[in-house]
Amino acid sequence: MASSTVENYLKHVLLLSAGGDGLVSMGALAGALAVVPGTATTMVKALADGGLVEHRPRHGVRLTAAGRRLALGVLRKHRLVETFLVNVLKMDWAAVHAEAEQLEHAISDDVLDRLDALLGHPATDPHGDPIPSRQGQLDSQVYATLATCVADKTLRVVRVTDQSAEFLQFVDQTGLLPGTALRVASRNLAAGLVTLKRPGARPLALSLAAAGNILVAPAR
Amino acid sequence: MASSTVENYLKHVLLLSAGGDGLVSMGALAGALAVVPGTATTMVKALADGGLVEHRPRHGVRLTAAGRRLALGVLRKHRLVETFLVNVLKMDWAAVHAEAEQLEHAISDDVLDRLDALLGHPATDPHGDPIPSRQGQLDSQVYATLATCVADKTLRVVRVTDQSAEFLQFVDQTGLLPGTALRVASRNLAAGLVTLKRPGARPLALSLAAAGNILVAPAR
DNA sequence: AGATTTATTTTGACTACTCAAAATAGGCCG
DNA sequence: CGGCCTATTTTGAGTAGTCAAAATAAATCT
Ligand SMILES: [Mn+2]
Ligand SMILES: [Mn+2]
Ligand SMILES: [Mn+2]
Ligand SMILES: [Mn+2]
Repeated sequence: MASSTVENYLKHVLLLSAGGDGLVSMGALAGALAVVPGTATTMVKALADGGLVEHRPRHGVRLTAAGRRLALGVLRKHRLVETFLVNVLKMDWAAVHAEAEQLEHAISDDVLDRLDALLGHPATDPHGDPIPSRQGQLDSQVYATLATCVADKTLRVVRVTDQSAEFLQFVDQTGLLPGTALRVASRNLAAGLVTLKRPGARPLALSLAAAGNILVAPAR
Repeated sequence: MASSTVENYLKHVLLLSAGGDGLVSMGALAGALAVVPGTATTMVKALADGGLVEHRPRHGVRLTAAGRRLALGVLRKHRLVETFLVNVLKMDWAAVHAEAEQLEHAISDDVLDRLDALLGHPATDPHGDPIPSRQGQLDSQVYATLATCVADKTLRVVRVTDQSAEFLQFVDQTGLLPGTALRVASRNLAAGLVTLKRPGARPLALSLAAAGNILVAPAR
């Protein structure tokens, strides 16, 4: 049985290798796990011994097939737990990430399957993050962000990347939850500002940095 | 934050001090936690340093007020989680103990309160074990067992002590779940046998040892 | 190319928890 | 009381995970 520590390392390697060339730097990994770089190095060597990652010294880490399978399992637990906490227990969507961080290591596969059924086999969690399938398929569709999308076309929010409670609170307050329809009214690169229009709501201004954390797709 | 290990030690001291003079022997504690006695001694000394137990060397351990408060919190989580798993996720009541053993350490107080509300503030878990209140009140009512109760009076099962999957499976199969009405038809001390009658069901024989794990009260 | 900056790895040390096996203290029995 | 049996404690050692700080390699900049 993999320890919580091992599960967290693998999950973060998976998350960090999403963009980029698939090789995760030690610095990034250590940062994500809130440990000093030396600790990450030591741990990664142990994981490599266990056949869960491939370590290219001085360059980075990458998951092996076994490591990826495990990481996807943890991610599935994390996101299904978040969905349960929001949909069934009605928790604040900004609080569930911290909860799921613990619960993802304590839930059995049996309980997971039952939660999945109870929730109606959701495809995404409350933040729009895709939930890996039972077989380990992860939707990797690339979306535009409010910082990069076309202007003046009607779009809908599909996902909010940035797990921080403050940002999620802000998104909730201003009503930019996944599913919301909107369009980019204007974008000022120099000022780093994006202005949004939503039907029946007042215009909203957003920094480019913030806008980059909100993924959108053409309104269906 | 108390580690899972600490929480398990405290919970088992609480459980083991239920009967007896309140002083739990190292042997009993070590056995319950599946560690060697020396490990329990070491750990208990650490807990005593932390003010969670009182250690009378060579005699036993007892919870302090702080330790008891913590232990009751863990027990509450354990039993509410079991209730959730059975009532909401429809899991087999023989399987939930092992699940709850992990989840009791991963659930926050906020999630716990919401589960409690979702379940309608139950007083007992699926096995009839009393759930400590939010304020730390634990019902300590003493019940008769099928091995000790009066014969030929109608009773109802209130609780099944013995967490083992095999025994719980047996109880489930033979329909002796908490709530069931029955009476002791005969009891043969020499043979160590108890015979039960239930309305509309065939008589059932049980060893005295097994009967001792089924608690009953007068039918209301 | 040589020097400097920066990321990574190594080393030594620490905490929490555990076991095996030897030492010891209590309780009990004659 | 004195000896024996048994539970408990002590001692020495090991695993998993972590940090601080020194050593090293890679990348970048004259
Ligand atoms: Mn986690
Ligand atoms: Mn999420
Ligand atoms: Mn436990
Ligand atoms: Mn129970």
